[in-house]
Amino acid sequence: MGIKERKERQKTEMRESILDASLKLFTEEGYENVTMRKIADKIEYSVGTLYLYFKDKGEIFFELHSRGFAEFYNKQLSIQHIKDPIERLKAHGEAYIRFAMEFPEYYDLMFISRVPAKEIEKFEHWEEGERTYEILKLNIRQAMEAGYFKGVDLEVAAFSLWSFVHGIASLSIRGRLKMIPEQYLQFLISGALQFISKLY
Amino acid sequence: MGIKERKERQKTEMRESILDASLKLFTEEGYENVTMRKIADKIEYSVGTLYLYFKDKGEIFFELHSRGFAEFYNKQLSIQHIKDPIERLKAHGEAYIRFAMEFPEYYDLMFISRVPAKEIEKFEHWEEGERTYEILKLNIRQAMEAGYFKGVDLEVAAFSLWSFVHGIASLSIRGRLKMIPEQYLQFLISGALQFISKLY
Amino acid sequence: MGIKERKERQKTEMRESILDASLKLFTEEGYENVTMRKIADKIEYSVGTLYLYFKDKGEIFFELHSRGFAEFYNKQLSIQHIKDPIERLKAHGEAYIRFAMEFPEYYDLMFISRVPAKEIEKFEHWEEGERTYEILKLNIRQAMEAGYFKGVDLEVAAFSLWSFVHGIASLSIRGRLKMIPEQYLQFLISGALQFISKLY
Amino acid sequence: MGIKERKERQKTEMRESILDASLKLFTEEGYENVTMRKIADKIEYSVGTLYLYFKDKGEIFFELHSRGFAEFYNKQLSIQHIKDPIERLKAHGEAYIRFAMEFPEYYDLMFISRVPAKEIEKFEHWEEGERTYEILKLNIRQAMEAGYFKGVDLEVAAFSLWSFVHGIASLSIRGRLKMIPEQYLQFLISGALQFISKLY
DNA sequence: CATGAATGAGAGTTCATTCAT
DNA sequence: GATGAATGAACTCTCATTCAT
Repeated sequence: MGIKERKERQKTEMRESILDASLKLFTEEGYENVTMRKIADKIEYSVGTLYLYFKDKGEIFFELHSRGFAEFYNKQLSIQHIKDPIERLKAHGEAYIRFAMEFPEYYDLMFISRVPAKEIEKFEHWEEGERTYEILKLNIRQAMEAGYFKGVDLEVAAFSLWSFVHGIASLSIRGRLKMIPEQYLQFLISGALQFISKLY
Repeated sequence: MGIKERKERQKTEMRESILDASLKLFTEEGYENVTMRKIADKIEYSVGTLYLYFKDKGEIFFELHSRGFAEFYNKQLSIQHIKDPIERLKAHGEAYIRFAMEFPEYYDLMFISRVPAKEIEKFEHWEEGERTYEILKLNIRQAMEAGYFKGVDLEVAAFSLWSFVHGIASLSIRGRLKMIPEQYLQFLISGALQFISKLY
Repeated sequence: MGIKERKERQKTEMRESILDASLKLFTEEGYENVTMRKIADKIEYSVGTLYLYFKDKGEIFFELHSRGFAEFYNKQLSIQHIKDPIERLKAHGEAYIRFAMEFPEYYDLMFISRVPAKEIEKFEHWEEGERTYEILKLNIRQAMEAGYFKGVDLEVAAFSLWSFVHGIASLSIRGRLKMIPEQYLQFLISGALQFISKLY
Repeated sequence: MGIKERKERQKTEMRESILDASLKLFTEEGYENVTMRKIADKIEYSVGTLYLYFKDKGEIFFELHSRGFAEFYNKQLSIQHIKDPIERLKAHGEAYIRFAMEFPEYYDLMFISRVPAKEIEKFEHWEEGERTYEILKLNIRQAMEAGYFKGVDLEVAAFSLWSFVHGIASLSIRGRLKMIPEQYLQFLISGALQFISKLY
């Protein structure tokens, strides 16, 4: 039995290592420039080996997608301990942006990249997406109960806040803010987060 | 003389038809998945024919990009006659979203799609992009002069508003709102635009 | 009748103009870089027009070939008036080299380029080649009769002299002497011609 | 261990087989008419396979070129043991011609074929060419020291002899002597070599 | 389990040639 | 007679995927 488990574990480790390499390559060179050969080179295995752990390139892509959501979910949870609903909401937005900046390729994969039609069925994984969206709504609802967001529809507020942070993240990740110097961009982003918090 | 003109027109029509087909494909499949062959197939011509009208694949991409910005700029101008700065600003946001919904292909190309590194140099055409951004800032400045946006940095306000509408547009175009019924999405969007206008 | 003749003449002029343009292009850009489009552009006619005057690209190539031989033959004749057989022979060699240097592309076409298998039948035009070779032999024979080339076979002598000048011409034309400075090459060539004349 | 070696050997054999096929094609059809597809067809492998063994078409061409020069250099060395400088010089000429006749493909590639401009930079390998030329000059110099070639410039003599043998080789290889019966050609060539030796 | 050799399909691009006008 | 639009076949090169070893 121990053998079985060790094999299991080794299998998992290999998958992890492949996924890590892929993610790095996605980040360094962009999705379309990642080839199976490059991934194999990075982990110093042969190309064929990749196919022992993943059905095809799409599965790697998809697995990363899932891992992205898991990571994302954790990031969100990490601010849920904050008591004050408004503070929590602010932290929520910051965490969102931070995730996007730290893992731009995850973010890209999860919220920007065109999802191949054939993959879309598997999107039970949006479950994971929605789970996170539920947290946002929970936070807003609690802020409402604390007297904020007067006269605003919950769904509208959630949608608005999500759009807002996603706008910032996606403009940045897809290079539409390249002309803004790094320093100043930081200022703009925190300015924007503060600005939006006036809505609460 | 009529002959010359007819030929001219036919040439133009052909270019249009190629651009149309390409735009659709770009949207459906993403830049990197659009091949010259697919474009040719779509218009039912041979591949070589494309090269009679465009120097290479990049030129098609680039032309579409330019047209998108031109169209976009016009849409923005069309609301500049509105006197009241706040009304104008609201109309501005609506026009932005409307453009994205009416021409999702253009919008995608202009603000979402990953631009191949080698094409990026030509992006003097971001001039066109910036020209539009200037309009936004002008509108905000005039609103400020009319007493709105108290204590807010102009650049921060502009960046925020842009991020906000871009967030809505890009989530929608890239299918992250598919689970929301069309009707309700309309409600959410106008709700969001109204919500944000509280910031003014 | 005059009409017929004029048309004939115009047809000839057009062919000439195409051949001229082609030869220039061959020289400027090398055989493999000459396209029908470039020829057409050079004479400022459309591509299709070329096919009204020549069956295909090969025919242009072949016609140039023939013109080359004609030109070549003339060059040879031009020194036949020299009385002294040895002087004539020297002049012959010089004329040969001069032709090659003046019309490297003709020379290339005639004596170096790979002759497409399918064209080889048409090589009645080697008649023209052989006609020239006959002149060489005639000159040698007369030198022999004047007491030179003692104990040498006529055919061997002719073959040797031809090989010699062809060697110089072809090494130069195909760029195998690029490392030799122009000036010094001139010196070498005339030196070589003088050197060889010791054999007479 | 034996496995490793066998694989090594197979890899080498494959390269050889590709080079062989390419060499034949270069000779039959000329550099510009040799396509990767034709090479692949000849060895009955897919096109992609070629790229497992060679970076690109140029590398195949270049490798052949180098091999040709290596072979050539060896052939030259093999007569350097001859003591008598005149005998050695004669043998040199014969060896040159023999190389050309035995390996017309190599000879063509090395001394006749039009070299694509972009490849020409790599021609540090003309080092190998020049190394051979130095041997020729050495032989002539020693003949001079032994009292031959009175009053002749060394460079001129070397250039002349090279031109002479190259003339013979290239006329033959490029089919300009097709009308001469094989037997008689042999006679002409040895006759010519003897004839030229009168110059010594 | 891992490999490396091989492939087929497909990418962008060029060009000689044809043909309706 | 001349055109310009169109084509089909060819080019070099890349890559995800398979499979015998």
